[in-house]
Amino acid sequence: MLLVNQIRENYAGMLAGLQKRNIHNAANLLLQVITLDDQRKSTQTQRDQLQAEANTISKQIGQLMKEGKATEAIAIRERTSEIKEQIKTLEEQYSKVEEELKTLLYTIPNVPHTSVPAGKSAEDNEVVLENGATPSLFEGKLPHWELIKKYDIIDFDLGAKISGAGFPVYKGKGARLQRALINFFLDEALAQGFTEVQPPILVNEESGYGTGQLPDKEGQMYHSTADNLYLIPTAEVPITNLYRDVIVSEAELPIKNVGYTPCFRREAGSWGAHVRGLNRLHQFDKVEIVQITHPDKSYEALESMSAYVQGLLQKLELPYRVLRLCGGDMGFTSALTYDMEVYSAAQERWLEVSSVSNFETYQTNRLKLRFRGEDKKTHLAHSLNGSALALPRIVASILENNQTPDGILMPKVLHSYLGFDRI
RNA sequence: AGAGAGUUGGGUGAGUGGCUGAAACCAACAGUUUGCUAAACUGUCGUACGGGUCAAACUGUACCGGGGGUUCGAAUCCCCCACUCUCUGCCA
Repeated sequence: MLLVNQIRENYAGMLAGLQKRNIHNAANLLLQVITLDDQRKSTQTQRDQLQAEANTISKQIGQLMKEGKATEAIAIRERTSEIKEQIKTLEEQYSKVEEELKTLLYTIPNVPHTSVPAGKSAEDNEVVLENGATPSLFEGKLPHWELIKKYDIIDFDLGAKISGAGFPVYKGKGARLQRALINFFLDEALAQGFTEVQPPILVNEESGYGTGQLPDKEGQMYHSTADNLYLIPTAEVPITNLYRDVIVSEAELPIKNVGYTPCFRREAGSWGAHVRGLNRLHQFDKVEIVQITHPDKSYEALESMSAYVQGLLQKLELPYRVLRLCGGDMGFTSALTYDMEVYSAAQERWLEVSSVSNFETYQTNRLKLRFRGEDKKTHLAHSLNGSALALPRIVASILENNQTPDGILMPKVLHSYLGFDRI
């Protein structure tokens, strides 16, 4: 969530940023934040003063009791009941205001970086770079949902039988391709200095709040109500929450973690013709990279993460482009997001395979993820993450782009991981 | 899952109603001493939110797993929850 002090100090800048997200009542929201925070402060001041008085009286009573002056002690004690009443009232007021403030802050998304273009939807995203020729395929090319049947490598019907729609079963070379990609992605990240972690894929409510999935997007997550645990929609949730309530030393930054996990998304109501096959699933595999950085270094880190992801796509020999998302298309918690899209030659469309974002302090403020600076004080760190990469659409585009009448050719970089060079 | 024991500052660990935001030791940091290292000595050494200040100094409140309660006053007593350990059971 946003920092109230930042809103106070840079009201105009934050307002302009939020307007890029098409939040029409942004001015009103920010003013409300400041008003509530003012109320919070003045209530706290009053409460603290009364509490201080009560504490003094209590000490006096203790002193008098010790001296055996019970009568005097009882006399002062009577005065405390009035103070206690007032404190109770102020206490209630304080929690109410604080709660209102928090709830309000939860509804305000992150302020976009100055480089983020204004815009309403995906149409307005800015294409930063295009790399690789889009292949033109032979007559009789097939979309991946046909290819997977032809070669019997991914089976949606079987998955539907044991789970439901959107839960494919990977078989034979299809399963081995998945495993090869996961290993490839992890090895590449390790070589870039990321530390591998294997987090739980069920997380508690607090973790959901920490990274911003809760309270607004609970409908997107599978929820085990008996235990109040959520299946993760992305490894970002457990990996970033590893550092919840942590104060690291400045020397430890940047923290770079990579993790492979399955991801689960309910994606309620978002099905249609354009999300056939592997394009959208309830369960899929993803390798995620997460960085915790010094605030001065986060945009540098974002660029390097973007370059890293592009390197993966180049090694996989996939044509891709990089988009800078516009205000209207950016995620709630992000300040700047690059989407990487791969061209899928049979579907003749771009598929999003990675999203790399800088959240600045939006997540770390909720997480209370701080570092101790050279000034010995604590400061909020910046958090970033990116998919590197999400498997299904990578698989889809490998299958589609590399199909030949004689089989599907695997990218060279995967041969040693796969143990075969074509399907 | 059942029974029992626990959860205190970066670590170990005192502390059963007021003098405890919390002993002591260790670690860390700064300094003194020292030819260097080591040792010794001195000092500093939690977080958050307020007030105060240009910034400090200074100052108020809260926090001893989390939440609630009793009390003039709670780390200390009571209740609920979470987690950890031991034993029993079950299990990859």
